Amino acid sequence: MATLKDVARLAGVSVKTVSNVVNGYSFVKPDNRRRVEEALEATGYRPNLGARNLRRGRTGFIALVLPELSIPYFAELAGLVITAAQEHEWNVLIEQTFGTLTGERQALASLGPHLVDAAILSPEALHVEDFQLSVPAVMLGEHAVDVPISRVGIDNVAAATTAVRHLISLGHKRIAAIGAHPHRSTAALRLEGYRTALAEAGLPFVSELVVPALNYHRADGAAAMKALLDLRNPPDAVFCFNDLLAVGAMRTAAERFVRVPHDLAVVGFDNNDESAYSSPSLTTIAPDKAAIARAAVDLLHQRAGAPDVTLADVQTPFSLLVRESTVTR
Amino acid sequence: MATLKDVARLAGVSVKTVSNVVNGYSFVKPDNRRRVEEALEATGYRPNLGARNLRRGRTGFIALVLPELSIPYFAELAGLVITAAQEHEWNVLIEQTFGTLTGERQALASLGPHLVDAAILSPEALHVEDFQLSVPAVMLGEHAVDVPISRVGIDNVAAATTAVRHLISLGHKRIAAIGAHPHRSTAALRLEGYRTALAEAGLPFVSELVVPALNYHRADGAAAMKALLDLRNPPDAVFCFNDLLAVGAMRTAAERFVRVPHDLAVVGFDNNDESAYSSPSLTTIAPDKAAIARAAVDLLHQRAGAPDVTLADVQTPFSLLVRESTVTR
DNA sequence: CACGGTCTTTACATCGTTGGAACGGCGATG
DNA sequence: CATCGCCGTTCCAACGATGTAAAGACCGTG
Repeated sequence: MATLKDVARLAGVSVKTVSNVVNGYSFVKPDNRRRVEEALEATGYRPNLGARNLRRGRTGFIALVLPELSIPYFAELAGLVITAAQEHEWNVLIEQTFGTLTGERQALASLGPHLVDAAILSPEALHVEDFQLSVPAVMLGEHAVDVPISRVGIDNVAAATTAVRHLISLGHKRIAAIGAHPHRSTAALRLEGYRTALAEAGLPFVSELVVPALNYHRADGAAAMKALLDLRNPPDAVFCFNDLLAVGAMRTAAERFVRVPHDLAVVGFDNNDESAYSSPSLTTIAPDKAAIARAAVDLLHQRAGAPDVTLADVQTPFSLLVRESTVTR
Repeated sequence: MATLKDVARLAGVSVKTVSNVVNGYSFVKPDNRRRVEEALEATGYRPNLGARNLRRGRTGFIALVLPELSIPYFAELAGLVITAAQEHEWNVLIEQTFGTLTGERQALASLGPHLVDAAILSPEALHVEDFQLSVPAVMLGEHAVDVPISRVGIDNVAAATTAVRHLISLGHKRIAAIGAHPHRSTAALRLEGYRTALAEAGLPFVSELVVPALNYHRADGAAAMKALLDLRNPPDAVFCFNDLLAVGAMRTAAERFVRVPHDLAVVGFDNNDESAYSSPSLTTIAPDKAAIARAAVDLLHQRAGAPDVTLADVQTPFSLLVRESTVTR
């Protein structure tokens, strides 16, 4: 692998002159510039990023900390973050926490200025005391109010309200919610939106209709739906806090010969790619994932240059996609 | 951020002695070792990986080149590769090619010893002439025979044969295939397996039953299925070259009120997480993805140490998961 | 022609780390 | 007691790049 030294020798100039050409420094004699460029071409020189960053005090990487790549929402988001980061010449390092506290602590511990310039976090179990980050960071989704970190995401309360209003507008009266969770702030906010919509319509809040989910995987949605269908008085609609829960719920419905949407309307949250292809296809809240990724990366780019203590809270748009799980075709 | 120098000053020893302690060098006086360890603790020292790797001539990264993270198979695989790489203290850099030749060329061009120690490739459109890699590499899936790169993956012919034999054993006679592709070698091999199974059973190879797919997304499967159902004599079973195609095909079947598996049996390939939760759930070929990830990383680890020109071809196990899309519950 | 100012190039130090040489101390050996 | 070898430590150089300062080239001016 060619280094600046090799190029310099070939071009007959000093190492620094080559460096100047590579970095677009203006004052290089045309003759030398030409020779250097030829030598660069001939050797196929590529800068050693490690060395460059060592000198510059940067690493060229940002971390993306998320629960698991096998969860479609995070996989899709990760792809978009990678694309957005490329525009700032950043490479993305993905750390999986598997949704555990230990996993998140490990991931955060491995982060530092020597490894990444900044971090994007999608924590699920983190507690306030864990936020001793040494690099600029943004959180996706929500977090407890008192954590001093910027945030990018949609308005979860409004989105959940929108989803439940949709069910109400279709005439449903007994609307369940799947995905309550003791420690997840997104869960709390979506639950709040659910309550808001019910209250608006004068519908009672029935606690047996709110089912917790420890993980947000398909299996959890399936289990929760079983519990709901076993009620003496089962719901006629269900709002799931993410699409995977909804897919699990619809699977259970199918197994029990409960027809969706005829006997049971289902709304999800996230708009995973697969949700458009299930049978029935899934009505869901669609956050603008590309906007989230871009906003997060741009915010970090701005902060990494000039550290700014102001906390940002970027609201990205969302929409409700009405599909077959709530409305018959 | 503390450096070796800071620790050394605090402990009252030379930088190199601290380095020796950090790297587990044996001959350090117990007294000094204790003082250094205390200083390490006090400063919260973490090695600067850039500097270390610069010195060691390694980067600490491997690249994972794949079409797109939003494709579940690759997302799941990426998660497993990250986990496997951690065992060798490697970080994973994910490059998306979006399945295009330009994308793949760009990804390969950005790879080099200065950035990564090795690379795992999942190419779709690459041609032989593009393989001018400067680091050890492994390919996942298949590749044209004459590319001099090691490979890890399942026996595609055998897996496809297994899938189609299953359909035949259920009594199906008119079995279609979705996913033929002019340039993808996996497609060619799966098609070969399809033909093998048909031939074994004395069934004719009917070319109108083999539908190409340019991408392997759900939409392509849906479109292909439409074409098949529009035939004068539609198939009674279909073997899809991946699960996404199968999901698309089942979606089309549902839209046309074709009952799966009663009117049409469907088999997929890859065993995506979602395939267990569709209605009906999808019978599919399940490659051992964890084994693929581990084998690929281990192979690279071995090669990165002592470059070895021998080409490896690691066969990983697979199994057929029979679910509702072929057998009524 | 000496001088000042602008361009152009170079030598050197530096980022944080590790490998290797060098060196001093110590006990064992002859 | 001189020598040897091992232990433990430090010093120095090096990885490949870039910032700084200073030196050299070149121009026009007085």
